[in-house]
Amino acid sequence: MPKVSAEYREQRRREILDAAVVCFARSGFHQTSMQDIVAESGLSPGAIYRYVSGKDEIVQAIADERHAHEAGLLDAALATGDLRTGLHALTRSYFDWLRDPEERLRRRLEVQVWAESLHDERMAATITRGGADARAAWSRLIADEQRRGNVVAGVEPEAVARLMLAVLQGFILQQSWEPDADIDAYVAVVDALVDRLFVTS
Amino acid sequence: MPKVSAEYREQRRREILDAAVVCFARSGFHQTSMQDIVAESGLSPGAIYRYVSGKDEIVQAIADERHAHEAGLLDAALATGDLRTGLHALTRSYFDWLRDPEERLRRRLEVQVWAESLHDERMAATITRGGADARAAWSRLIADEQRRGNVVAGVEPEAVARLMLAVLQGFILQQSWEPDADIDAYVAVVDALVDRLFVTS
Amino acid sequence: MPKVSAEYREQRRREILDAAVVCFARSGFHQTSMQDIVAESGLSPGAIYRYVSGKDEIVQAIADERHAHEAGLLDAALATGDLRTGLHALTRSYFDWLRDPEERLRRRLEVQVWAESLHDERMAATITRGGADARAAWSRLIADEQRRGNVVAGVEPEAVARLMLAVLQGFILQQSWEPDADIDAYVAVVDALVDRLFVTS
Amino acid sequence: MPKVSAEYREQRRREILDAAVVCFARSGFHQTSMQDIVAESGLSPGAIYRYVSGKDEIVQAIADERHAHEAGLLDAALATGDLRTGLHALTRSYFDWLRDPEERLRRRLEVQVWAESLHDERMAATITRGGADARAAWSRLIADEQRRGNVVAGVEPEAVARLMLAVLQGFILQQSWEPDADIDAYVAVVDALVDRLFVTS
DNA sequence: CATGAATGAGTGTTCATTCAT
DNA sequence: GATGAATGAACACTCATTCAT
Repeated sequence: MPKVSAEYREQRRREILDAAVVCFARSGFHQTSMQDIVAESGLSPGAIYRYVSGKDEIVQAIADERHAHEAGLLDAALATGDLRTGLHALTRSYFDWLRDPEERLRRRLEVQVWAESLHDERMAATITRGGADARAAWSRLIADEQRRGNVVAGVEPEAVARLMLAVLQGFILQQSWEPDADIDAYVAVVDALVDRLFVTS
Repeated sequence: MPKVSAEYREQRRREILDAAVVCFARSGFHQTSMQDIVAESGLSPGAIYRYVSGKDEIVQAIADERHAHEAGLLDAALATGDLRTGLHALTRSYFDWLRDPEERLRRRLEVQVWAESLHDERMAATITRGGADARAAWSRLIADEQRRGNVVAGVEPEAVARLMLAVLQGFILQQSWEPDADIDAYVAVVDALVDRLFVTS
Repeated sequence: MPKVSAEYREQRRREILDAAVVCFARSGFHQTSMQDIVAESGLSPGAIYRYVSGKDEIVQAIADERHAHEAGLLDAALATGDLRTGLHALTRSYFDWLRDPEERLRRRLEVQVWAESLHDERMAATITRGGADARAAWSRLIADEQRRGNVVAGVEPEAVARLMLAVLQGFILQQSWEPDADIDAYVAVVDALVDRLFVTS
Repeated sequence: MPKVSAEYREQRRREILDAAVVCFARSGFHQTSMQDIVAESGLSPGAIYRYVSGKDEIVQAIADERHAHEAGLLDAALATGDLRTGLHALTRSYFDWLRDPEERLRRRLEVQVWAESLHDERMAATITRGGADARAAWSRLIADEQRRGNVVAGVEPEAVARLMLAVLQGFILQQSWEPDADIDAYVAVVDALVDRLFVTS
């Protein structure tokens, strides 16, 4: 029988994660000290450790959120049913997110999570498992359309899925370096790519 | 009048940087302590500081090398003259590098340099300046071919250049997560992309 | 909104400075490591840095205290009004201090502060400014009495002030070498000096 | 049978000590690294350790030289025979030294040696023994004259000797803080002091 | 004899975490 | 539950000294 309600606990945890996002976006995971998060959150060190087991858990939680967000976009687009609609849904949702100024801080964490996952087993596991799942689902769709002649033949469906992901990942990276990168122009090229490579007629 | 030759100094510095690459690839810039580099290099702490001013210089030097390598691939490909040849040269050199097992450790650092550059001004400056230069050069080539009708019309040349970079960057990321990712399959798709998007007939 | 009161903070800082005084008196500023101060104070390294910004601040704070103490003696004596009373007040307060066994450790720091000030700009500034002020005030008093014929003529008042300071400084030095130096005998000579040189009749 | 002549060894040692004096005067014993002395001397680290057993020996040697110099002045003055002549000889030789610009660097070391001797047993021993000897010799002379009524009565001869030393030591200190302190004015006061206190008529 | 590259114990300082209040 | 003072292992780096060449 916890003394505080689950909602209260969750809200406190959110405050802490939000404060951490601000700090991490500003200075990176490792250059951010717990004191920084303490200062940003307005809580005390002791209070933070009531809702979170340590710095590592904060990083993991944020990484999980980033991963879940990305997986969500992929899954939602996939759920639309066919490849053509799905790809359009995917690009639309992805670039809407990249346009949202409120998400700017969170976006700055994406690349950091990538880097961190290279030497964090738990993070790597989440990402590779999630990535493999998504790719498998997309690959099936692509293979189907390929059989119907609607996708360029002679290429591995999985590689096509990789390419599609790369197109999105690469732009996230470029945007984190150059926040003013022209999204609309990029979307136009991606559309052209989809038209010509994926959905031949 | 140093007792050791410039080559000797350079070799020692290389040993240190190589040891650092091993450590950084294993645990990341910040989780790697100087003691780790000391252990990996087989030198003593004092010896290291004869050839390097501190941990930061090591990180910067490695970042510079990563950047120079990438810029080198882009420039060399560009130097071939026309877009079609250039793109083929680029993909060939890029994926040859990605296939080289001796470069595996160095590749793992690429993503970390990306992340680091988000809160390291010096690194950010190097990367954005270099990136802008490369994109401008490729954009000119693309615009030329576009005028001749050899590249899909109605898209910004700069965005096309961004797409091409994204295709490479995204795969570096994916390969760092999944070292066994099928390079040949990916190259086939990239070739198809180039054929259909860049070089229309 | 600190949990501890300002007095508590001040008291902790005092503990640290007192521990440092013990260490510095024993081994000097530079031979004393922070670990020594940690051991002497009974605090942990981290705790010390909550109250003090670093070793340098400790040294400076102690130097400032030494300077303030000395300046205090000079000023208080001066405040008595006329030269004769002032000089008696000065010697009394000075040698009372030199007799106080509880101040023995602090006294041992005096000479070290002198030495340190020779290559520490901030310390040098404090000392030379303070010294110049004190000498100027005493010189005025001496010059007045000289005009009234109560001080030996034909000598610079400032030089007389220097001599008086030297008499005190020299004994501090000698006492720090030989803690059992006979203070009473020295006071008697200083009194004779004052009688004959300063206050002729 | 040493391979190099004793003179050669001595000359090398001198070079080292001279270089050390420059460094020590500039930054103090402890802020001076062996590398500083290496740089200043133009010798190699290895060479230095051929002529000197380490940093400590350099400090000791310089302290010994400072002590010997001071003792020399006191003894030479004493050797003139009677108190009056001796005191004149002492002040003359002391302040001639303090006026010598070539000795400026060495003078800056005096106060540092004082400070160092407070936690260096060997140095303390040399100084206190030397000081006691000198004071004893001067005290005898003072006591003789006192008996003849030529020195103010009712004061300990040893305290008078202390006062005389203090007058010199205090000025060395003041001059090290303020190199432009007026020596002539000070000498005039010291002469007046000697006339009135020591050698009454 | 001279060199200077190498050593490694030791430095001042930080910071994730704990726990008495 | 909340606080923030305290902890102490770990960090990047220095420097007196040595010894292979």
